[in-house]
Amino acid sequence: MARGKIQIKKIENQTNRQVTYSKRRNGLFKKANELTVLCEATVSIIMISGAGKLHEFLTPGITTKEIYDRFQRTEGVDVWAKQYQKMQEELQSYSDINRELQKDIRQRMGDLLEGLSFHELHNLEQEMQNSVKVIRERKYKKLENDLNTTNKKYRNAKVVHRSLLQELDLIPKDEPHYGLIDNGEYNNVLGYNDDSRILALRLNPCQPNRHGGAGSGSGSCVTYALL
Amino acid sequence: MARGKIQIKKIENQTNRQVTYSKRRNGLFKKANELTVLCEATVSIIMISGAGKLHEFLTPGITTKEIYDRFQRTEGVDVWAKQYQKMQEELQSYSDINRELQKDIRQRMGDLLEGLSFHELHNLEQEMQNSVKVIRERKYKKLENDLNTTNKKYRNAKVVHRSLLQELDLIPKDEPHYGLIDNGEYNNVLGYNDDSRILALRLNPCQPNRHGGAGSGSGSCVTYALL
DNA sequence: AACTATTTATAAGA
DNA sequence: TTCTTATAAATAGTT
Repeated sequence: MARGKIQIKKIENQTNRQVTYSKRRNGLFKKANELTVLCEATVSIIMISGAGKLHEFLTPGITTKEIYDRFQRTEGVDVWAKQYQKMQEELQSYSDINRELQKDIRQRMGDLLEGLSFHELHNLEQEMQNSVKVIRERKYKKLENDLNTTNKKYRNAKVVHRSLLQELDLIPKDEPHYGLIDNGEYNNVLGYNDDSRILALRLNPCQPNRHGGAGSGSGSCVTYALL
Repeated sequence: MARGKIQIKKIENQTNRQVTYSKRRNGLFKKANELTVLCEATVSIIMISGAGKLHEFLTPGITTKEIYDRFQRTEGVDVWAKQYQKMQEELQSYSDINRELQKDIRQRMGDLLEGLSFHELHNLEQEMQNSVKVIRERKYKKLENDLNTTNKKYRNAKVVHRSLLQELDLIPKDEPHYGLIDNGEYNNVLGYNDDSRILALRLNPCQPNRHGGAGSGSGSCVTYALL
């Protein structure tokens, strides 16, 4: 409209766009105000810039709520119905996704296998076989880490305890006597009261399903030896 | 603004006012639309004429409710019904469940194991181990069923074929000669072109990655018969 | 609704 | 952001 005609399409230059937005917003609001005065109309303008900033024009002597209430009354339930419908659809799609995810999980738990072909069952088994391997490795790694941590704590406590006793002159300097601490500590770390489950693992590493599980076999032997 | 400047004050002539309202309303909406396009802004205009007629402009791709919601949030006005809030919360909860399910699946795939304790890892491994067993059993069951079905079809075809040939007097009544049909049918049922994968299963049930070089037609027949 | 003289808005540059 | 100004666009009054 000045110094050259422009195409009505998005202004790519960020700064320019900002400036134009600001100028034209003022222009729009001025026009709206004139209309209000000249024709005794009621006008509400709400604008949100690309940057998310909000601007509003409102005919004096009225509230935004009033004009929207009026709008609602005139247009009927339709506007809100549209909105609710949109949300309902969104909700439905989430629900569908959830159902699929649940199904996937149940299949991974050995349930709902009726619909699967031999091929699909085979792939699922293979995939889970591999995952079990990863999980087992992680498990042993975790056990090792936990033990290292505990050993450090244990050695630390031992030193403290020892020097404490020595300070009190209750024992000779080189007598060992901390058996009770051991059991308590280890059970804590493992989170087990029942050692048999752990032992079962070690004694039957090749149970129903035998795997090459890299490092897991030897790892378990070494680990339990440390216990 | 044309043919003479006008004062910005109420136009007393009723007809004139009406005309001006109509013209300027169009101008305003046009400007609003340009602003929408040029600056990617979101604009909502609601106008009510002196005669009580309602007109609306809205940036495409948004609902009046959405822009008004946004306005409300920014301005801190609270007008909306409980239901809307309820739906939002519902949506959120679905979204949360969704995320948890995804996480569960990824852990079952050996991913995202970082946060799990030794105990949790151990349980997960055991659970999956059991599931794999179920899946494997189902797989073999499925294979067996598929084979039974095929065998029936095969025997049926054999009978049909045989009586057809007999009707045409092309062969003696008791000579066997249907070798070619076998391979074709079996491969179809299994959905495999590569026999080695099936053989590997039988020969190495605990080492999925080892493949034998077998692949001859006769070899596959023996394998399938045993399964 | 169309026309058009004029006012107003504004794009580009400072 | 604000100002300037040449030019595009809007529109008041008319037909």
